[in-house]
Amino acid sequence: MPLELIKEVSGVPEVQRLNKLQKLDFRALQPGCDYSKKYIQGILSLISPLTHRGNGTAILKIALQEKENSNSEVKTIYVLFFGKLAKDCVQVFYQGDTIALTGFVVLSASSSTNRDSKHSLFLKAFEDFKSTVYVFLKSVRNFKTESMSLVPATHYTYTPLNQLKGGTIVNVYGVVKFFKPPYLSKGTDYCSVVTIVDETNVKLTCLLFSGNYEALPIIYKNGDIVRFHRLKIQVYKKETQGITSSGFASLTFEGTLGAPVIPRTSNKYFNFTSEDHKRVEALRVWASNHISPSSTLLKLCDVQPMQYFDLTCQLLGKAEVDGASFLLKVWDGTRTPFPSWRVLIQDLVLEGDLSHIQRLQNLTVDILVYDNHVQVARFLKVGSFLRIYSLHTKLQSVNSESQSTLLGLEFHLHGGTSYGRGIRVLPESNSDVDQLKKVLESVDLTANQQLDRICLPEYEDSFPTFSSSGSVSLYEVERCQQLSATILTDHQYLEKTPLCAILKQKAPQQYRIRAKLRSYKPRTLFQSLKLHCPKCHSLQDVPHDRDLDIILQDGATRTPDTKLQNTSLYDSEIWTTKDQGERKVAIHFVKNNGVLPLSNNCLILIEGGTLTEICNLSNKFHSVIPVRSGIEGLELLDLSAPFLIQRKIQHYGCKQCSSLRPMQNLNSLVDKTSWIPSSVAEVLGIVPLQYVFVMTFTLDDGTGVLEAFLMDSDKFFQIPASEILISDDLQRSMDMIMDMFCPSGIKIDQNLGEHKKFF
DNA sequence: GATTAGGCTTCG
Repeated sequence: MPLELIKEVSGVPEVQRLNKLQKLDFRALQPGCDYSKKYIQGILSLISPLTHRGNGTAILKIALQEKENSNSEVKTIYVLFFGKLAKDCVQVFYQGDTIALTGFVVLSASSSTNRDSKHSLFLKAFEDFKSTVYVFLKSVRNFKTESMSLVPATHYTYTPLNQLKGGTIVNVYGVVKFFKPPYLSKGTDYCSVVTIVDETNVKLTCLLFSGNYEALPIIYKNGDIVRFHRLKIQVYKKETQGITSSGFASLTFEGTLGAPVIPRTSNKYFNFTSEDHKRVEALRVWASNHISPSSTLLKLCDVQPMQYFDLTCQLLGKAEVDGASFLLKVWDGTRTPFPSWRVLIQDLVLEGDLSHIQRLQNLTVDILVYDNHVQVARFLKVGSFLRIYSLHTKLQSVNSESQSTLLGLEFHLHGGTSYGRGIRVLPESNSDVDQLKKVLESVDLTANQQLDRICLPEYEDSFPTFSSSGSVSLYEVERCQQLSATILTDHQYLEKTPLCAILKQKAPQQYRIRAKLRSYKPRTLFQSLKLHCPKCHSLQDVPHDRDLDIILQDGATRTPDTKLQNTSLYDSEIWTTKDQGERKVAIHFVKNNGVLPLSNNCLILIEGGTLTEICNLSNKFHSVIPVRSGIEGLELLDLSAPFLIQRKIQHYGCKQCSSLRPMQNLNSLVDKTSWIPSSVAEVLGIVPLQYVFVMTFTLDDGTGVLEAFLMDSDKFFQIPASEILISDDLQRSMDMIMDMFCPSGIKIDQNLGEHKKFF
């Protein structure tokens, strides 16, 4: 066999034949010797493109480097492969591969004048010479075969997702767009729902069943690439779907560009050729240009007070709470922006190293998992690495007996499997686990304890206190008015300065203070939210919906110009409203390379729509730009109106700093499916405004009173200013945060007649 | 051999 792919376990080749041969150092090679029972081994450092001789014989030239620990003077040799062997090798060789070679001929100990190749050797290999090449597959934990011949036993064909027909059994490749990790169905099997997409931009939802958990695809995150064999295609409710059929098998690959192509499967035998390798790489390239990277994977330090996200963590402790809920104590080495709630349990039932958990203090969080996830949680091993999908956070304010409030961040994995809710154990070989381990090892516990002493002494004193009731509740942690309630993670190097000292000194200076928040202004959220220009630093109010509707109507009084419809950039449609004076609304669907993308990737330009219509359309389409018919072409409205609306978020531009360019410039965006606001703004000549919270805090530390002007562009206690208008939950969280800083019931400087709460 | 689920957040 001229070319073999072989498994490498801890660097030991697993091929009998190779073990029988004698391994040679590069320096031992010389012309004229018989190398049929000897082999050399090295790392592929260079692969030249395949060339052909005059008579048509293919030639492949590679450079091979000896492992660094070798004492050999000759570090690099060159190998020339001829004929079929050259063609086969070029299919499987990848730079960095380790290969072994036997049955070759040493051409010359080159005495070239070239200094670099003074000691270089050329070897010649071709099939007729009984040359054999062994390619060591990198990191092949998942390969169960002893060795694989390049000659495929079966040739598989793969059907593009836009060519599927009901009633057929097919093989497919795809990028995972959505998945539910395997869970026990109500029948006899495990179930996993996986939605994939390929270059045809067609999606396919697959229902995968197996009595064997391991037999279902080993998907860790969206963007992974899967290969399904023997998938049955059927039609359900007019939608094409895939379902496991007899003999179903799958391979899963990491979707990251450049990552090693290692198939994940529990199958002992499977077919994997260089064609598969290329297919995976092609899908990776396509996905990197057409699918926005999954953003649901978060670190604990980045979680918002109200959201769903995926968490990669290590399990530190677990406890049965009751039949319907189960407690998991986990960490990921980072600190949440708010202290985690603490679930009360009887101390006897906690499995895990309690003293270790205590040492980690606020680096651990408590997660309650419910219903169907309880049975999974019961079998989890303390110390294992987990990914918890669609974990829900909720900020809760708790009134303790002394009427003071505190905030706790709750973590829930609700019952059911919608949105892929579930838990999956990650193997140690997972690259995300690898990264996590490094973070966990580098956590400085001494610093952590100091931080807790400074900021949260109440946690240290009361942790852990378990009630004997066994019911779920929060630690009754009292917010002591004399102690800081927030976590300071930055500026630790600054000494604390009393306000009276600051008042005597000249600005600008940096200080660290500790003071009570006596009051804050403005008193309503809408007044505190502003639009800020990063260029001219102007601040302006966010237009009210009422005014915006008028601006939109005024901006598009002209009737849509039919001459400006259906261009190379977009397809157009005119809608006429009923009972509204036959108002005409023109919608222009922007194409991607001449093809209309799916609605969730599609940008539409709208002429004459109302705010409500635009908001409704922004739910269905990726982005909406309000426009009007101009003389040269479609143009943006006055910048009093948003220049882009995405998921109900209105993006504004600065009137002073922008100089508008024609809509046709959208053509210069290469990828017309991702519509990043800053990129859209750039091509349209707009300087985008950012949403900011602007507030004045009146601070008092007993030595003086200081007015502090706060402007936060991105995240005020993890709450993004740009999203607060579209989320009732975030507004509630903001309410709680402000109420904790400055409890409304006991405000000292409460204005007379001011009964409104903050929001 | 059929069933499971058929993505589309809980309400603790």
